Amino acid sequence: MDTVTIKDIARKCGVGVSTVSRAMNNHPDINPKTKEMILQVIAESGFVPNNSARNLKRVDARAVALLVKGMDNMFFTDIIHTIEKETQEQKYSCILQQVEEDENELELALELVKEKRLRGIIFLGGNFAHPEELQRRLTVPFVISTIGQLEKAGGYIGGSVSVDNRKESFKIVDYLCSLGHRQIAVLTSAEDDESIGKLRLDGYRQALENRGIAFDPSLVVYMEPEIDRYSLASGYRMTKKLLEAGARFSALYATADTLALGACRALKEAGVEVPADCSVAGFDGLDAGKYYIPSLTTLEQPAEEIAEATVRHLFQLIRKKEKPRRLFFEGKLVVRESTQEYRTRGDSATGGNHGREN
Amino acid sequence: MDTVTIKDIARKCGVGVSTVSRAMNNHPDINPKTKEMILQVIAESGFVPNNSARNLKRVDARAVALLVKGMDNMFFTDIIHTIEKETQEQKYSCILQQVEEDENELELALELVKEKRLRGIIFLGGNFAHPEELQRRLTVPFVISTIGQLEKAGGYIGGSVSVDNRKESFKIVDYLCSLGHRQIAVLTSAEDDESIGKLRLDGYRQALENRGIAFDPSLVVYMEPEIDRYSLASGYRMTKKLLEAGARFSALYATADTLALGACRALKEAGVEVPADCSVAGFDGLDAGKYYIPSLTTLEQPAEEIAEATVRHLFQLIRKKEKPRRLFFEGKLVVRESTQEYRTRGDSATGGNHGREN
DNA sequence: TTGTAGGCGTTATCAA
DNA sequence: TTGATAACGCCTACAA
Repeated sequence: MDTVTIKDIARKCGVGVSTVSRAMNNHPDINPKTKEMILQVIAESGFVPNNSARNLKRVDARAVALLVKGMDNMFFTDIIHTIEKETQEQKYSCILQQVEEDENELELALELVKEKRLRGIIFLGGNFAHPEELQRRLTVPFVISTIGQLEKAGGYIGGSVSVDNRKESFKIVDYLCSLGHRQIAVLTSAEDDESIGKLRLDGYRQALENRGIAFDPSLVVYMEPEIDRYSLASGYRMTKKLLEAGARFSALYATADTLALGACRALKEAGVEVPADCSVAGFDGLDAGKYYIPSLTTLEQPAEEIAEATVRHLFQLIRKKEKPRRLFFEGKLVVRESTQEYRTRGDSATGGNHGREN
Repeated sequence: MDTVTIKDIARKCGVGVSTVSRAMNNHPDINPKTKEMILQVIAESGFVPNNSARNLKRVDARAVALLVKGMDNMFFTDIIHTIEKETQEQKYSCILQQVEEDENELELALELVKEKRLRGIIFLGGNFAHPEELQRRLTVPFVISTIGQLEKAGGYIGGSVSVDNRKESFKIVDYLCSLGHRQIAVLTSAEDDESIGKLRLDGYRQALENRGIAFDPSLVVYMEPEIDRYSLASGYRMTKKLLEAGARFSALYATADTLALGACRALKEAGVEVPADCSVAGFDGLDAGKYYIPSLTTLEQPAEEIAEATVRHLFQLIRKKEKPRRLFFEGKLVVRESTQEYRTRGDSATGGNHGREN
């Protein structure tokens, strides 16, 4: 009585199990009347077919999975929605799976492909640092979204779609420089990050160098592993740390909008006005930055385009229409209220001071 | 060559399948040497056991599922993390499942229970308006987190953990009244919402009534179905609408912090200073509100407590230590920068406008 | 300690 | 149009 199966239904209907199966799966060769009758009984008895059993038999699932590491990253929400939508449009179902921070997304993908007979995978978040040999075990095509090129590992066997993080990072830091800022603090990911965080920091360094500004390690705040994430709280904490260390800077570049928003609060509490005393710029182009006060200057990633291209590319791969490629999209510098031209100290309208005397 | 199974491994190792199974599942009765050898071969060949087949046999999974409707709701992120953590602590695994807005969470739960042999379910988000009869089909215990009591439907068969939304809503609106505000606009969920949105709006009405203030329908903005969500963008849009309709109010109550944050931006763009010209209060106690400028006065839900209690209650039910109950937690009025005493127009102390125009 | 065989709940193949 | 029956890949008695 606990687990009602297809057999129970068959018995109750006085038909064979295959007929019940046909009724459930909209098979053509079944008498409409029998079908109706069976469906009726199913509805009444509350029978729910067992998906494990189904998957076991099924060969073709017309499904792909979207594996997301760091689902709470606000930057992903739009991307996830778009990917789901685009996948539906291809008449495929999209299985969304959260990947824990310490979980191996590749292993999970391997399991999932077998379990659900998937035809493709999209990876979002994390840095996907897996040896090529292991990547090859994935028997279905995959695309990595918004992660950006990897340095250390051999790269991906699958496709990838993202902005050129180094270049875009260069762009926004160069913009800050163009405003006259020369002491630009930066909030970045953990020091051992080899992926996005590193690329964006590289872009920062290159931009400084390009302008003939020396790199000052004391202006760099790295996330602390196990403590910080791309969150407002971390941006706040990291900026506090910077301030407490007595760093002096006229602009702050946060490698993510979330960090930038947290930074603004920390600055305000230290009596530093944004942008009068300190310009703040982020990266990503989150909605939140648009509505924040002051609204945030940022490097906007074309999230929707990236998501669409990700799905498009994946289906090209599934249909064997092309080989895995690396697609790059242009980001867009969006200047809003949080940045302004550099002014020397007494020059500032409100005359606030930041960075205490050492 | 495509799908390698346990049989292939057995053959390759020259042993029976049960021996391979034993090796994989840490069974005691197996020769350590054989085990090691088998594991070696498995690693080399990249064999991944099929979970569908496993689940099919499995009886006891020591797993529960967390079904979340509206995963991008920022209020849920902490709750999700806590629930996952607490579940692990019970030595259970927690399967996180996204539920689409138009998807039926109960049906999904029914499927999942069969598919994965779950022992319990936690529902987060949505309004869970399912007839009692269908709820009874769920053969495992379930708890509804943060949703609050339902009016229309018979209620839940499972447990529930939340704040008393009506009461807490009353609390914060009463606070606004206590500051002298009498024209309090409100941003709330869709007009036909029968769950949280309605309860919070009820609280608003009761608070006004209690203070002898007439309810003014022109000060209420409902979300538009299919367009609005609990997002900054919606808060912005709804407030714009209010402003364009020429509504007059000295305070604005948003039934969610996200809406409140978007509202602040809309007010600013209309030249209305917060809190000088208009006080703004939210609901939830999001981190974002804390870091926002001005920081947001809100009714903070004890998210962590609620999450912990949810898990605790679920396991009480699983272990049959108690019957499903409705647990309520007290919210906390957190007064921050976005609210201040009512002043008539020319009265404002700060009067001037700092920051730039628009 | 190991191997064989049966079954988990479906779907697909084949006769009928 | 239907109904047996053989897989699907794994686990687990039970026998060896």
